[in-house]
Amino acid sequence: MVDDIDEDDVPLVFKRSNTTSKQNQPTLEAKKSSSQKHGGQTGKLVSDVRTSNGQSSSAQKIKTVPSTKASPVKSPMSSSKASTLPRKASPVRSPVTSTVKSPMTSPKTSISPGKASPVKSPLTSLKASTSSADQSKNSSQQNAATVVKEEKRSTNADDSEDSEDDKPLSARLSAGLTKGNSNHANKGLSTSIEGSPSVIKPKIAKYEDSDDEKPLSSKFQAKSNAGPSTSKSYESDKDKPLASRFNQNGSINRDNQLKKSSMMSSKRPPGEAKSSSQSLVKKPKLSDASTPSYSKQASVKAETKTDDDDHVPISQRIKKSATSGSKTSSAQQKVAKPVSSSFKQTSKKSKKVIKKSKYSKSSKVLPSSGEGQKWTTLVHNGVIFPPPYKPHGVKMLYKGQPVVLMPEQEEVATMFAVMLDTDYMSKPKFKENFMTDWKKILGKNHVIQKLEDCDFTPIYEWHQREKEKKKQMSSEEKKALKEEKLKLEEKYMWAIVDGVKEKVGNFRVEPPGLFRGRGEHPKMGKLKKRIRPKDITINIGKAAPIPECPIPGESWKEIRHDNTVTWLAFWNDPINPKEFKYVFLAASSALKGQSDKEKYEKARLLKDYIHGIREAYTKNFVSKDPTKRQIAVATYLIDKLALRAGNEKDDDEADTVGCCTLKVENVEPKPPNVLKFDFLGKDSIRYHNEVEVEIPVFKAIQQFRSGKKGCDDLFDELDTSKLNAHLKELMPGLTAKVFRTYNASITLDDMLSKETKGGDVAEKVVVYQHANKEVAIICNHQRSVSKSHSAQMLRLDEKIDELKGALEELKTDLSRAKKGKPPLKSADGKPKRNMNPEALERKIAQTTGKIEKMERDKETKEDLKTVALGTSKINYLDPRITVAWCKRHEVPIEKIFNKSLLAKFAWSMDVDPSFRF
DNA sequence: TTCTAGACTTGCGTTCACCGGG
DNA sequence: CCCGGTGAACGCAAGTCTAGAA
Repeated sequence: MVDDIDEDDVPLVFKRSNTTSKQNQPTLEAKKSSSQKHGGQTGKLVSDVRTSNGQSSSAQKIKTVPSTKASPVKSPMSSSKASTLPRKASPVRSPVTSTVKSPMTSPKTSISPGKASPVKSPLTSLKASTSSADQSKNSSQQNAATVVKEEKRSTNADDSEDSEDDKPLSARLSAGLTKGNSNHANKGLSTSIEGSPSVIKPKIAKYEDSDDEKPLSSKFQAKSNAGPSTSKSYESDKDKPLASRFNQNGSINRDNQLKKSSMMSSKRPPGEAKSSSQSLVKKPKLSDASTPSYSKQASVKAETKTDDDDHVPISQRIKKSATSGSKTSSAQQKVAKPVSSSFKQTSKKSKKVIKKSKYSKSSKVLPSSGEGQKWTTLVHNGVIFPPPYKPHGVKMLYKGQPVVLMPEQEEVATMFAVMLDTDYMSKPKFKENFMTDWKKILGKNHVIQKLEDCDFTPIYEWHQREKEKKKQMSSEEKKALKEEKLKLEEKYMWAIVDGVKEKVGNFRVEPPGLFRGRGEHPKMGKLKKRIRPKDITINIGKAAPIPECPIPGESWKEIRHDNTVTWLAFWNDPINPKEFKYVFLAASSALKGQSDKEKYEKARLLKDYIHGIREAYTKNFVSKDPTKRQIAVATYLIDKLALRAGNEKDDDEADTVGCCTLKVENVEPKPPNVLKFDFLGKDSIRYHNEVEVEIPVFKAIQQFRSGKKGCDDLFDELDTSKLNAHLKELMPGLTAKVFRTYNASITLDDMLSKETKGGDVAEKVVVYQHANKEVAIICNHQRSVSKSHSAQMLRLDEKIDELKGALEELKTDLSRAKKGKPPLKSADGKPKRNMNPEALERKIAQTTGKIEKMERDKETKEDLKTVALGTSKINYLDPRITVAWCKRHEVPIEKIFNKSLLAKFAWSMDVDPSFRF
């Protein structure tokens, strides 16, 4: 399809200034400057909100509570990178936001032994690319060069970068426009944007050609002059998503109400797309791979069916399967294999096919194919229920006196007691809701009337003892328990969809408990009642046997045979009966994989339209039609800052917002052209960022705010359905969330291509993690700081100081040794062994290296303490970008994807090494 | 056109399992 | 052999978006 314009497409990366950019940027000033030219138009981020750590000031701390998580950050990257960029980088970055600061560090991770073994190399080889080594080297080198440049730009530049980035779209667009022409035309959508109808398409076409293909930045440059804003230096920016550029300041913090604080900066992305023609075309895989992914999977599964294996390490899986018995083996293997083989595939495939055994249906067409029809035959065993409540008989106290409770009453009291050490205890709403529901069970005349007079500690302590007991069990006992559980659940773990055995996602019915809403949820603490068979609707193939109800004497609510949906069962949410809880297939299933692939294809399609879309909304910033103006500005924010759409919410939900539901008080204009965003988004995660925007956007926001109160809607003419209806006119199937996927993936693709230089696998992994982090920042994916984070940092400091002390001592010894004197006694007065100067020098070098590594690790840890890398990897980054990059650079895919991801992305494993998003 | 039921994706926190170091 | 630290797996809350009814 498209031609390849790859280059173009590339990227724009948006970097958000801070983070990433920082890192890279170290040097970049030069570039910046260029970029800066643009000037202001774009939005750069102004401030950096994030503090270095990421926490933003305000927000920062708030969260404490929740976090319990043990391990805070992992440190992904590190060393290598560092190496590359001199450490300096770090310093630089740090300033701004923490996040950004240091790139990653810890090499170790990357290398990790574990999985690697099996597959690793294969990939590379497969790629065929050519001789690997050499090629890679070359490429790497090349990259390096490029990289360097970039870095420079970015570096500090955050701002500058940002600016460019900021400029982003608009700028780009404009530029593009100016250029005009591109050919592209691609698709022709018909769209007209609001006012300007058809415009888009045409434009698009044009851009694409030239511009699109190239990264924005490049485009810009070329054009640069063109638009006002635009011109700015896109270069750097372009690449990065707008967001990134913006971020600079941004710190995002989650505040969750109070607690969390995190700060990351925000970022936003702008990105552009590149088009790649190929992509469309995509070639199938190298080797045999040709088989469509799905088909593969299917086949695979059938044969091997490794499903289980998924869990198991790749290498092991195979064995296991063998060992394990029947079904598992068969089913499981499949999944796993793809992975392991990394790219080999061929062989596998063949094998798989062969086996298939009972289920195979390789042929099956993918689900989506049929209109609306998701499957033809569906067999499964229903769901499993949690065990009934076992009364413990421990008495809580009321006004100091033990109280006897009926089992149902005790059950609810225990739910509360178990949460005594959580933050929820400091939330009045939680206690109030709990008490209201508990009282219903206690009855009106129960002695227990007020929560304040209750003392749940006896139950809490009993629970702690039980936990401790469990922990103390011997490993054999634990293993036995586990096996017993597995035996019980096995039959529920699998479904057979069109003849293929697939894993079921969540076959366990949720146990009763107290609702743990995030943020200031009005329903927190309410009793989530026990779900019974009569609450559950089962969906299954007509020919399949109806699952037996696991609870004797009870029966399912309803049996359906609807093949236009993918759920196997559902029940109404006890907290909000209007909503449902579904049982779906696992992420590794073909059904999910297919829809995942479609999601990324749609995002890639946006690449071909993005120029025109940006151009159109830029034009509409000054539209006379207020609705059009709001749509234009909202689209700009979604594109540049990666904001979510923002559906309307009910009063009985936490008060969070997205783009369409932003309130006047959430966006503060700071002349001349900076917008300060501060609001709680999904999961009550704070989005706090200051961004430079184009003047028309700034003016439009000021106008939208005028005459309104702080709590009024900023976009009073808009809602998500209007916005999406408009987006659909621009590109088939386009919705607000596609921009997030697009910007995330294009950023990864761009950063990987620019920053992958030579180096060993560990260094390349660091590059990947760096890119991953950038995306996480753009999408504002945060995590709370682990409770033990500060203690861990202190411990690291101590170790570093200790090493430094040892280093000094070694140096003293060395100078004495050179003079032929014996070493001084150690601090504790003991004499030390007499070492020769060479040995001492070796030891000094060793210690120095250790210190440097620890410092890098520490920096990375601090840097990532509030950034969650997993969410973007699972949901926003097209796995084909990663797989192709691994093949091109001979990085074992297992270094990047864990077992779950390998299974989930089985459909992408045979991508051509030349694939670009 | 608006509202709402319905279906599915996204996302953070917790728990689990494992691993290397003392 | 215990233990802290960690990544993976799990759990479930909270979004997005569509389609059809009102």
